[in-house]
Amino acid sequence: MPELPEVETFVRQLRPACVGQRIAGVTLRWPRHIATPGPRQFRRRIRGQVITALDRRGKFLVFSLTTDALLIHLKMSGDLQVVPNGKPGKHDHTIFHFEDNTELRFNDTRKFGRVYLVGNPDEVTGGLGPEPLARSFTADKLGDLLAARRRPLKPLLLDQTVLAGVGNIYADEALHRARLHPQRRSDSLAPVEVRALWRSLRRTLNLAIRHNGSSIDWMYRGGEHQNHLRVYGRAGEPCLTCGKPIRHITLGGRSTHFCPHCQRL
DNA sequence: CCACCGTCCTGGCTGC
DNA sequence: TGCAGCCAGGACGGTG
Repeated sequence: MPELPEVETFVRQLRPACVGQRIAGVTLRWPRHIATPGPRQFRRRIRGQVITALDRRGKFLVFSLTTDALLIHLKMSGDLQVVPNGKPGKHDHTIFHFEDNTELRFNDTRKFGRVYLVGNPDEVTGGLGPEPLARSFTADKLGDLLAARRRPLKPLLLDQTVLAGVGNIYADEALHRARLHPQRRSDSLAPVEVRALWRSLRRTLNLAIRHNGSSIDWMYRGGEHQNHLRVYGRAGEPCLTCGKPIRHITLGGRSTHFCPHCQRL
């Protein structure tokens, strides 16, 4: 579920409830949730640390602690909330207990999510590409990234080492806004097309953040950007630009939606 | 360098 | 109704 806009929404909503909290302990109900270090050491090392900041890098939530960094990746089905101490739900696999008797619950139906406790967040996020919404991410930078590879645009946008935070929904949305075919080779774009993609990426992500992300199916409640999607999940429905039906294909193993009329090869 | 596939998991939906 | 099969926002490792 969560891509950059959803993770950004989590960060903004959780920040007031988390920053300043001292972690009294953790409950690991499914220890494989912890990517590093081992569960025993994780428990011992995190106890007593205070959350001093909460930020986002790509699709990772990054909690700065007194001496370490706690990173959480929600993958497909992860959900986070701070609630008063209480009985955990079926899929609350990892729980951080705060000293004020509230707790941060990592609910994760499919158990794909992961938790990292490291000295330096770069140990986890070091390989990520640039943040698409950073001021330093210019159209020229995007042009360089695209020209350096010769891959179809869609899989390229999903590659977190190229660009951080874009997932399956927003890749489709940004490509449609830019009127670029998902299979278009990345090194074939004219400067004006690079600029269009750069603008559409930022517009798409910023708009989704403004809507608190997308809530699809039963996962991730709260966002309303699903009501503004232009192609994702709209196979067969009319393109909002030209009225022709949206097509659904599989590309690089991922479900892909586009308008064959607006986005030509 | 890149494409493709299986793998990690659960559960909702579809069609027989 | 029951149930097998398919599908899903992500990402990694192995193979060719």
